[in-house]
Parts: sequence; C-alpha cells; structure tokens
Amino acid sequence: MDETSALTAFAALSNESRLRVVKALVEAGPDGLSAGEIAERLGATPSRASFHLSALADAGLVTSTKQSRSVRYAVRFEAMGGLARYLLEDCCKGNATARSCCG
Amino acid sequence: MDETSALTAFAALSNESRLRVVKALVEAGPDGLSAGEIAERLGATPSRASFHLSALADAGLVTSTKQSRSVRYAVRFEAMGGLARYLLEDCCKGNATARSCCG
DNA sequence: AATATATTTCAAGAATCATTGAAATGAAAG
DNA sequence: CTTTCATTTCAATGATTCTTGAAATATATT
Repeated sequence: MDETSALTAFAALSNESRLRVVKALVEAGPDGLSAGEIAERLGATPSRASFHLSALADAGLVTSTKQSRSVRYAVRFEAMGGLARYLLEDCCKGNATARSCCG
Repeated sequence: MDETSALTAFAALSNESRLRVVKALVEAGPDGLSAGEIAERLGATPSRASFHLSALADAGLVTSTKQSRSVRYAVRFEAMGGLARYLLEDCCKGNATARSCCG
C-alpha cells in the first residue's frame, strides 16, 4: 500500500454512508450483498449507492462481481488490513503504543 | 473510539498535507514540531498549516501545547492505534485476514 | 510603550464531493 | 423482440473543503 492508495482509502472511509456499507458487507460475509440490497439498507437511491460503491471499489476496499443481472459487492479484508498496516507501520513507524491495538 | 470519531479521523488522514504532517511528527519524536516548523516543511503558509493542524487536533490525532510564543504539535499514538483498532475490530469484526497486518 | 515574532481567525473564491432524477446499458423473462 | 429488472452514467445543483491574504491575538524583546 503506497501513500496515494492510503489517501484514497482514508477518503473512502471518511463518509458515513460508505462506512456503513463496509460494515454491512462485513456482517454479510464472503458472499457480500448486491447493489440493490445495499441501497435498501442505506435508504439511498440506486444512483447514490452506486456512487459510494464506486468510491469503495476504486479504493480497493471492496470487490464487485456481476451475477446475472445484479452486482454483488464484498469487502476485501486484505485491503482493510493493508490500511491498518499502513497506519501502524508506515505512519507510526511501528510505535509500540500504536501497535498495542493489535492486542 | 466511536463511529463519529472514526469518521473525523479518516477525514483528517485523507488529505496529503495532513498525512505528511503526521509522518513528520512521528519522525520528530515525543517533542514534536512547532506550527512554524511544520508550515516550513509543508511549504505552506502559516494560515494553511494552522488550518490542517486544527483538523488533526479536532480529530484527536495530535496534541498542541503552547510554549512561550510558539505552539508545539505532537502525534497521539494511542489515537492512531485506536483508529487501527476501530478498522480491525469494529469494522472487520476481528477478521483474521485483516488482522494479519498485526503480524 | 513600541516593535518583532508566532500563530490563529476570518472572509472570499476555487476546487472537490455528494445528492438528485433522468437517461443509458445490459441481462433475463414473457 | 418487447418488456421488466438491476445497475450505472450523466448533468445539474447544493454542500463541504481547501487555499489565500489580510487582520487579529498573544507573547517576547528593545
């Protein structure tokens, strides 16, 4: 994860709708959710959900796979962990206090 | 760390100038840097540096302490770790792939 | 007291981001 | 092949964020 990717990922997670999407996808498990299901849970228009899903996908935090006529989204845990690693190692240089979050 | 604080922290870190400030403060160690030194490293006007420093302080990611006529800023490692923890535990529910960043 | 230094605050404008609804795309069903 | 369903794209508008320079604040020095 380089600085540019980290900036994009932080920006993606700095929006309430998008953070809620990520949490819903984590809850949903490996099969994830379709764009429509996500829009419904968000109480958002399809267009609005699609906008936020694109931001998350561009940041590499979710995958999208087309299945017949719907699109399923799932969280990319390795990207989430990669961002946490960036925070702890690249930003904080492995500082012990910061790393205590790894418990 | 609640969701609102996490959103503010992600927003704070989603800006290149502010991410550079955090890295500079980590490099600088416990004594941190003055607002003027930070502005200089950033190649930014004092006003612009102050704007970004306020965002980082509001997010709880840095502390500011007035020392005679300058203001010293330092990184709050527990807040950085708290954000990483939020990412791994609250968002990812402790998922093992995400947590592998703790290596 | 007057001046210099360090920083913040403020107002204005530029740039970016988010929401909306309509139109476009594409895949399935009748 | 037309219609329906799921999603994305687009253009317009509104909202937020960023930058700039000037003015304000506060502390130190002469």
